[in-house]
Amino acid sequence: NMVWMDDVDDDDEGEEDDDQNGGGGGGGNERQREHPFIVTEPGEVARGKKNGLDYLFYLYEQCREFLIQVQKIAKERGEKCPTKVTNQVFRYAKAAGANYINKPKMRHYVHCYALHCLDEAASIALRRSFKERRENVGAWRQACYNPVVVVAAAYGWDIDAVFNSHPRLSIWYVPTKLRQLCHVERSNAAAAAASSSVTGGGPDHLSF
Amino acid sequence: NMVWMDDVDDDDEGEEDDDQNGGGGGGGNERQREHPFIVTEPGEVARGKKNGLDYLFYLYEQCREFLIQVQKIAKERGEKCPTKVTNQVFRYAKAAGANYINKPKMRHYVHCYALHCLDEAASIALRRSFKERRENVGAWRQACYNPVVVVAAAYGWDIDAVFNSHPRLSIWYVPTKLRQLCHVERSNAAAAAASSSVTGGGPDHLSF
DNA sequence: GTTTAAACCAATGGTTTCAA
DNA sequence: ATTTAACCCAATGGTTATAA
Repeated sequence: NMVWMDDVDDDDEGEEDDDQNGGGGGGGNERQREHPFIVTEPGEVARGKKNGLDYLFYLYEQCREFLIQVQKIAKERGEKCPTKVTNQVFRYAKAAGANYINKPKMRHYVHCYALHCLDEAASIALRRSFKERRENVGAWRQACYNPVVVVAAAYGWDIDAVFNSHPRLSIWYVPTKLRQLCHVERSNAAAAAASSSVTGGGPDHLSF
Repeated sequence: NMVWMDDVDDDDEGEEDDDQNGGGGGGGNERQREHPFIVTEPGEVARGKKNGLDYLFYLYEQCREFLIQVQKIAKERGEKCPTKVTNQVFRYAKAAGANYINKPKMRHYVHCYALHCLDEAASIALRRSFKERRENVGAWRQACYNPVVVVAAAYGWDIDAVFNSHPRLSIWYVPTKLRQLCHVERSNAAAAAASSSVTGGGPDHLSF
């Protein structure tokens, strides 16, 4: 179904003179860490020793494929079948040679991937805006929280329902911070509604 | 919705002269363990220091109500919301005074409750039969496995699908042994099918 | 012996620390 | 600023060993 890049390295071809991200175990056998992410627009190739956000989101798709593999094996063996990306899936990914996938990284950016899934237009706009302003990845990551909360508002701030509504997102645990933000926002909205019903109309009245 | 027995003790009124299961902290403060289960038919009152199977199944309903409470509280607080009867639910039950509920016991009889949910007629027939033969609870419990596997056969031996198909059952983890039995049975069926296709007709032919 | 339930265990989700 | 192995932690699902 999906096209798979063959082995350890799936970086785009770069233009820098020194060794690229790619190459696997070829010459130097020296690559130790992934290149840092930079804020890129969709389709944009990250130059230099950097990775773009398309690559980040692709890692989530890869994890999904690994989960599907793990599920298939579990069903064959009649064992318990995970519904989420668990430690077991991360271990499987490592064993399959995907050393560039690890739990802390994937958990770190889950809410960014969520925005990408839930509101692609908003996600793209945010990427363009932060790229233009030359913001770093950390700033972009922080900025991804609120748009997801806005999406959640339409679900009564039930962030679990939001995640479950999307098949590619439902396999990821809801990050604690995102859950807390939704809770706070719901409380605020409830307080605002109560206050307006005191100062003005009740729930059945227009207050202007 | 459901009628709740008021406090710690929900035993039926007994006829024995010595102290009954019930009474809570009344006089002796001496009750340490639940009375053992005996095989009873539906509606039958267990005499003596025994509990009947209606009571066993009622404990599962109680756990479900405790789960619903825990879920309600979690949603209010914006915390993670369990979908199954977890350690947290057992702890909540204890804290709510239901000392007679504990994890090992509930896990021990899950497949018996499953049969009760999935095929009440078969469950009742089995209870009557084992009561008649004066079998002990352990023997009845063992005998509950196979009828559940038979139900699972109709779901391609996918026991998770079986549990999930029933709202009261879906909140319980599938016991490992039951999962293994279904796996073995599926393998046997597959082997039989393969063998019959060698000796006789293929899947599209009648082999008799 | 049978049955109950406390106690235990490895592995989990989640996070922090720290080196590169 | 960013990555990620390593670590820690409480709490989990699951089971065993014990007690009654």
